[in-house]
Amino acid sequence: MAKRPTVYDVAAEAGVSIATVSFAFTQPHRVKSSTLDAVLDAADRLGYIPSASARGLAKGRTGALGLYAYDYLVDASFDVRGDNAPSSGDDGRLFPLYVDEVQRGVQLECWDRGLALMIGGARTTDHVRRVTDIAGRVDGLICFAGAVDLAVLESLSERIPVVELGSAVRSAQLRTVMVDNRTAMRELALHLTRHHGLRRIEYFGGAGTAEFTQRWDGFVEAMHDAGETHRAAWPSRPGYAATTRESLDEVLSAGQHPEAIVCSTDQEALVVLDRLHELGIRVPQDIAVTGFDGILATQTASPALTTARQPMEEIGRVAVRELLDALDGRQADHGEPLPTQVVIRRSCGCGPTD
Amino acid sequence: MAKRPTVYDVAAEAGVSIATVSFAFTQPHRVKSSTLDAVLDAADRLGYIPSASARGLAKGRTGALGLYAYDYLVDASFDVRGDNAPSSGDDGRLFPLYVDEVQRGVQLECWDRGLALMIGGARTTDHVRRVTDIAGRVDGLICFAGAVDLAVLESLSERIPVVELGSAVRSAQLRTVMVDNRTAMRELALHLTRHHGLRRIEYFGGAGTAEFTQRWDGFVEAMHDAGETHRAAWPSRPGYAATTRESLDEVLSAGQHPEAIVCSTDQEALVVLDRLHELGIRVPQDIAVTGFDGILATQTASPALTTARQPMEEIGRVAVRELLDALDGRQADHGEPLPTQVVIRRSCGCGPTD
DNA sequence: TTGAAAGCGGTACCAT
DNA sequence: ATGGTACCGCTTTCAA
Repeated sequence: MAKRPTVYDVAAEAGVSIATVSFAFTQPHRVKSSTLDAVLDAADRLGYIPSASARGLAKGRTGALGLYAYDYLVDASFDVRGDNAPSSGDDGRLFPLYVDEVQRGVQLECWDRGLALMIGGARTTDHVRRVTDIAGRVDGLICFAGAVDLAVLESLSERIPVVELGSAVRSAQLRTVMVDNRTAMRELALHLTRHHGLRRIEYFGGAGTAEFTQRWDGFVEAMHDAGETHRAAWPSRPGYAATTRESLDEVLSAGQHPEAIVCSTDQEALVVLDRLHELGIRVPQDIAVTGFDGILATQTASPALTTARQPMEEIGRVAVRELLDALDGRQADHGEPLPTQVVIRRSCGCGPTD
Repeated sequence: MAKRPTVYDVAAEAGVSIATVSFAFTQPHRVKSSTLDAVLDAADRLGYIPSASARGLAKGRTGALGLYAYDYLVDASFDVRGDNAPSSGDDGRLFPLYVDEVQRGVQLECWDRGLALMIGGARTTDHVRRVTDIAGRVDGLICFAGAVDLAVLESLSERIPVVELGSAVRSAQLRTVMVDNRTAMRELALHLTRHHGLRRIEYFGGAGTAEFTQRWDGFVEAMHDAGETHRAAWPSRPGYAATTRESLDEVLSAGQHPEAIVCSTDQEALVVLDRLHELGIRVPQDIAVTGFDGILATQTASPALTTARQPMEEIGRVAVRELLDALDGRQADHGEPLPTQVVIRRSCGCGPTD
């Protein structure tokens, strides 16, 4: 690998100064066209690749945004599919989860705007070091709520704009792309109580972040509206199928089956679907099931899963725009949270039940 | 946004020289532990974020790899799903295509190795400028075959290692992660001719890159083995559903239906499935259909699509390792191409036909 | 174990 | 329209 040519090499080759080379690339119109050609030619001949490091150092901006992601897919074995699943030849993976779809939105928006995207992450460890590393590489950072300690993000946000993807403003220092989780979960549960007249409903999920708290709140509200005083949520975590399965088994072994199981995420709902199928319990005839997020797999699950869809790609795109606003010194317009949308399919009891 | 603290600020705060600060971060063991603490403390207090630009410039390495991707999903309207598709509430997207799954492999491998990943791309235009920009930001570049002109890649590869993902070594200067497309397509077609005894088979697809040439070759070989002299491929491009649909309509209007349609990609096969469904032509009873790639959607398509699966995540991971080898000065071991695997499902006529 | 100082490859201001 | 030249923040000898 030959040494990379620098502005100096190009300047020498073209017989001009390095300042002119720089101009030629950054403000072509300010350079005499014959000079411009000479420089561009020389650069081409030499295979000149501008160093982003040098440029970034000099300008104080890198021209790249960062996304700190993490892997929801904790269980390596996690693999849910429809009933017409293949019998062989497929590996454990899978379909895009929430993070994947949001990431796609970020990516597309960056590309559309000519920005480079730095994607960082770690499987489980060392989040602080890794996110700081990424922060040092970019002009602005997008981060999923829950991936990194709030204190760390706040510290970073003192130096570069940070956008958090969540459902509540956790800190005035951060910009937040919000999604209304409560309303959708409430409507989802109301659909069960009103449209289907169900009452004995169990909720599966935790309350780690604001999203989950909101979902739980929405559920509780709906139950209250239906005149039910609801006890508590069954412990269950997306990405840890065992937690979901254990709660399910416990629920089922407690005498009378519930009429419905409301899950805090699609990922958990799919596990429930899978387990119920194993046990020969029919969905929705015996038990209705609902999810949350609207990931792709819910469309093709069997039965198709009733859920609430988050506008995932849009979340990503909005996050990029927020960052750009911040970099341009525009105020955050803490507007309405992005809406989620209830998606009625079959697992709640709607539509033909085969 | 306050100015970012630098090594100078940290040095002053800790009462040491900038060299010591640098050492504290890069070679902690070479610094007296009390000094180390002082520096780390100061850095923490100040919210110090090391500048990757400065570091990259000084070291001559950025510590990041680049992936130049592009969007196969040309048709905005492209949206194929199983028959138990939802009736509402879903947007046009989608499921991970070949590129998405490979990208995931790249991403995971980078994370596992503590590398940052720069993802670049453009929707349609300006590929040369964009890929060069990315190249200037990273230590090595991964590129999908077909995304960028070979000459450009060769030029870049004179300065940084470049790995191309394809199915043939197009240039000795590039490292290539190869996948054997020919064999799998041949076996797929042989399955149709031998197991199902089919003869009148039409091939849909182009021959833009080596992958596609190989697939076509594999198909032709199989037909030859079956004693059939095959005419030609019907024009069809993944991402341009109209091309596929037009060819299909033409094929169908030409009197006797073919017994099978072999497509060069899953994306096209899904379009074929969709169109045949519209026309009331049953798959596989009336016409068998096969795809290629093994993207997720083939599992849940209706009927489940018989196809050949590329080890997509592995392709991405291997590419990263290749790059690392190159950066460490290790020779390329141009080994065996990664194997593809035939996946027999229902669209060829195997299994229950509902 | 720590410090001084010379780069790394650009940018941008100030001259010419 | 171009050239000269201080930086930008960090790494890395070489000395102390």
